[in-house]
Amino acid sequence: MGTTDEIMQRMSRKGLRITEQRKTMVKLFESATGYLTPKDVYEHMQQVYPGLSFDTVYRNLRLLLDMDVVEQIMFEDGVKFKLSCEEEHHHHHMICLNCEKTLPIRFCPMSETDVPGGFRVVKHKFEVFGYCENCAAAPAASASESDS
Amino acid sequence: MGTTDEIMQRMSRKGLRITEQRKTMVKLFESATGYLTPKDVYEHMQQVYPGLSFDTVYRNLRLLLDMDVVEQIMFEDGVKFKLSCEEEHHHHHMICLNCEKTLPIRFCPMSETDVPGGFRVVKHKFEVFGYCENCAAAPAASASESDS
DNA sequence: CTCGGTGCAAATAATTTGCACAGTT
DNA sequence: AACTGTGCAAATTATTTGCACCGAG
Repeated sequence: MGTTDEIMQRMSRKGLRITEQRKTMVKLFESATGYLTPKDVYEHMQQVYPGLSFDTVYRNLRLLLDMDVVEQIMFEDGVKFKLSCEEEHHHHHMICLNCEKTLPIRFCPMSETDVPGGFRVVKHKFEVFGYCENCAAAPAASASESDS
Repeated sequence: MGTTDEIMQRMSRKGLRITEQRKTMVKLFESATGYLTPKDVYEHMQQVYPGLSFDTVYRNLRLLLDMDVVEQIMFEDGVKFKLSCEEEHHHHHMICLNCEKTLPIRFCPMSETDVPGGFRVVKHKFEVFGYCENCAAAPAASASESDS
């Protein structure tokens, strides 16, 4: 049984309808290696449903976001979505600038970070960008993110 | 001599004109503690130049960005700008979710991070969000960023 | 049959561009 | 005077919303 069905069940339990489009969209995210822009989703989906409209994509992306099926990340060139991490444990990511595949980083730098007295930490972000094994050779369409 | 003049000199050397608006904009960034949205800039500037248009703000933001006077960061709620860091050394930031003031973090987690064999690291991002000493008490208009 | 989902078109919001005029050098 | 900067209005792009119809339960 695929996780897709499990997600569809959850939708059903929430009183939401199970439509072919939603199922296809979830499957798309499950098969995607990296991040998808709303446009990517629209284009992939359109191959299956020619009459598909952009708003449905947006609506369903938001739905999946609210259900924590996918997560949204802001890149320099806009929002992107990917399947939420399965890993329950706190972790960080290594992201391929070419295929956008993400690899988990177990190490969390917060423990090593010296926080000044008055500062109350709420959350943090640690992301490593580069090229994964497969893409290291030919970095074709590279994305961009500023270093800090 | 303020850094503003130095920046204006650089503009001049590039064949760009020194205008009151630009000078004011640079000064605005120098006096700002945290990040400014294009809208913030527009509003502050408009107090001085009532006839100011939004496009000029955008144009000059881009100009300052190209000159590395300011840097642009993507937050969940949109782009924001702040004066570029003076610190020559590589460092990271602690960002106040209320006033958006940034404190430098000298520690860089990359040295401690275990990078898998094939992955070629290009850049990384490490940011800590929370409330600074001054804002820790009354977190009024809190911003948002997702943890990862 | 009932209520949620979808397409369509229109509404917003954020940002960019063309053009004529004003300001800097 | 020569050329850049600015305001204005219009063009883009990304995303949201209202509405009537279609489809899932």
